[in-house]
Amino acid sequence: MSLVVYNSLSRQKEPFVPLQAGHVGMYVCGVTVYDLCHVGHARSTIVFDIVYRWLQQSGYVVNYVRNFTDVDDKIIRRANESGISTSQLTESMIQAFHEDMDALACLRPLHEPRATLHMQGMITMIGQLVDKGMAYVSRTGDVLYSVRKFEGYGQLSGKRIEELESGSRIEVDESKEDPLDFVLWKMAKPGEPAWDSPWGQGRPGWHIECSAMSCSHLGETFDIHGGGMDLKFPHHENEIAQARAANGGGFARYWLHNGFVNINEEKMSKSLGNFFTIREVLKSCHPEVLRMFVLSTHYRSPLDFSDQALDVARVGLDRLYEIKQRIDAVEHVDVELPLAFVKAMNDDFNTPEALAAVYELGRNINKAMDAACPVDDMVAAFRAMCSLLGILQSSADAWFRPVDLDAARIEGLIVERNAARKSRDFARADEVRDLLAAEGIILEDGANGTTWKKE
RNA sequence: GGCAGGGUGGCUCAGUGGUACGGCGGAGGACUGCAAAUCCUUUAUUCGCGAGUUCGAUUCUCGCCCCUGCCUCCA
Repeated sequence: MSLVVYNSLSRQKEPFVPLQAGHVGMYVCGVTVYDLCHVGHARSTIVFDIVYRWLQQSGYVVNYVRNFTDVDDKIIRRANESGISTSQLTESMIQAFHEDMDALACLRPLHEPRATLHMQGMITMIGQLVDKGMAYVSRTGDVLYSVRKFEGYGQLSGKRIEELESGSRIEVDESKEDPLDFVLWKMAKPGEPAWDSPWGQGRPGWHIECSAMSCSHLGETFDIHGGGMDLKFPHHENEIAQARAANGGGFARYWLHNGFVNINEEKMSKSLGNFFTIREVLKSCHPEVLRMFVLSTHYRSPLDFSDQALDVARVGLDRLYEIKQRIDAVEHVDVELPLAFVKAMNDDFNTPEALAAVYELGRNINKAMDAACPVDDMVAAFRAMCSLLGILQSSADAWFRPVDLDAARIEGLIVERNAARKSRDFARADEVRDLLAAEGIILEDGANGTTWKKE
């Protein structure tokens, strides 16, 4: 049984066979660091975190690279508005990114290259494109890519050059030889961040950084390139055009794109203003809830964000944490992942299906424990699956019993109630339980005494 | 208009050429002093609509309707 992935390039699922046996090179487009990340960014990061984890689980040594775009018009504008330098802005946003994604249990990539630290690579690639006649210097001094000269342009996004042109409603930049051409190197205006280049002081265009940085870390041809659906065109299309033209051949072999997060069936985006930042959401919900929410839908499908959807994710986790609470004392043994789970993950990272396997095993654990049967193997598998998905990583205690509650008082009341129960004073016992229930505290009378949790 | 991806029970979310996974919710039951948690049973003659291929289609083909996204910066 082996991994099958949906390759946007071929628009179908393909067996995943890395270039070099046992090794995977994976590049994922990160974020432009001019603002805080929203739930859409969280989805993308979580999705590729799962890909990363699963590849490693499958025995691959993964060179995972994710960039930060830290030079860009929006960054310059935002920094100016805030009266800080662009590097101050990008530094603080990179830090915020790490805080948010760490909270969501996303593993850090092996490399997180920044555009501003890879100028030479980009300049070299642009030089190659100019030398090969694939790029030219415009009247305004910008270096532009000649899209028409690249055979196969549009393969990834399924667009034809003729259609692009006729459908183009944006104002045409007069300095371009062709409206389709895009900027490789942009001349700096006074006061803008700038780097020296053979074409004068300026900064790179958006697309070139990913071509240059991916190739520099992973080689000219590598296995996986990922990102949000919206990057397919033009960004990824342009990356392909640049890299293949410069390298004279290959580039990423498998293209993976995650679907959007929607609100009211509309894409969450900055421009629509209908976004929630991750930290905003995490104020009122546990990070694992957000992660669970993301994993509950296949990564290529649209994902509707709402309080209700988060609630569903939370309730699901409650169920799993109930199990975790029961199995805390069970010893750790080594065990293979259940077949159903492996099959699901191998089928283009089908996390909803994988979660179904988790629930099913959970039910079997409950059943076995109810019957006082051995559960070591099941528990080990359960733990392994959850850990791989990056859920159930808190203790059940922390999950159900927030530290801001006065545990001593609650437990005192429980003692009092149990005394009442023992003397069959159920009126008093229920009174205590109702008192706590009013505070959102649920009591559970189990075989081993009474436990409580916040609901 | 072009391209891409969708329309599955009250909600959500998988999936398959042989009448549909899981979660939430609902109903009934076991357990409990009563609950909670847990377990069991049950909850879609049916997978947008129509036609075709087939012994058989929700799954394949064609047409239609509807939704979303991309075509401009965007995870």
